[in-house]
Amino acid sequence: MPELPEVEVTRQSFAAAIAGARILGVRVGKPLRWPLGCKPEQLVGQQVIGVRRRAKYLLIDMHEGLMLWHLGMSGSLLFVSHPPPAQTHDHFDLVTDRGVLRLHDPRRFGAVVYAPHEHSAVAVKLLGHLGVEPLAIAADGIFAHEDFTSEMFHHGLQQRRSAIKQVLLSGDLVVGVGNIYASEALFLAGIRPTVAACRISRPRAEKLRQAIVNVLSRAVQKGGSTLRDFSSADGKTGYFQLEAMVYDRAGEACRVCGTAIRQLKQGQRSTFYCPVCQKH
DNA sequence: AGAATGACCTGCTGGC
DNA sequence: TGCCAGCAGGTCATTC
Repeated sequence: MPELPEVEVTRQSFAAAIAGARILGVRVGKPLRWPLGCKPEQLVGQQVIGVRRRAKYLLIDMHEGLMLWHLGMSGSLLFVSHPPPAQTHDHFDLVTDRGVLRLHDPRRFGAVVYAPHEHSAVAVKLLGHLGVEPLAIAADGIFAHEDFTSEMFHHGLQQRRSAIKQVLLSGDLVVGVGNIYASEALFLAGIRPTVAACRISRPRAEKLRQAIVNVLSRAVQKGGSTLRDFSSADGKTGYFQLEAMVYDRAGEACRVCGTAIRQLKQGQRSTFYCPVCQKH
């Protein structure tokens, strides 16, 4: 489910409410992608300091250590004071004195992992290779992150021979761009998803950088995309899917030129593009 | 190192 | 109506 916008919207929906909460216990359901990495007792009594986001991970800082929460493909969170009884796919509850943070994840590609600190082995394994953040999210608006520069992006693309769509998805240049927003950003930039990354000129790389910032920030503002079942931790669904230019629109008319949107497979993932608006 | 592939897991859809 | 192949928002490990 979640790409950067959905994870960020989820973070914003419960971060303030859980900050300062005391952890009372955990309830573990079926196994998730990785084991928790500590005994539940180690979390009990700890205080939550706050919730950050790095790429598609939510980092829940505690007085001692942190937890990395990932929503995988089908995960969503719920933070409420009185949760209903756990259902089939509710696989992790963090019980606090301010409410229960519950991970609902049918496919169980998600995870909740404890790390003693941000530079511990497990945190480095999961976060260490990640590229730059595309967005800087402030009280007065959403901007391009200062690390996501035209220079670094173009230079990074020059090193890669894979198709640009694959490079965006890999997350080792810029993070947070998943399968929906990769297709959308490439449409906005007028670039074919199949073009080798190293063949993209400096001006077109800059156009793509701006398209990524544009599409991700608009999606955050729209509450993310709800394709099947996404909702944030306070239960709200997203609306960005209504603005999708190409994603999941195979055969439909391009909203700009009317040509039928095409679909292809790259690395076993679907890609959508307009053959007229997007050039090699 | 970078690139390509398989693996993890469940639920839903579309075609026969 | 029923069954089954194929598909779904992610990313790590393995292999070359």
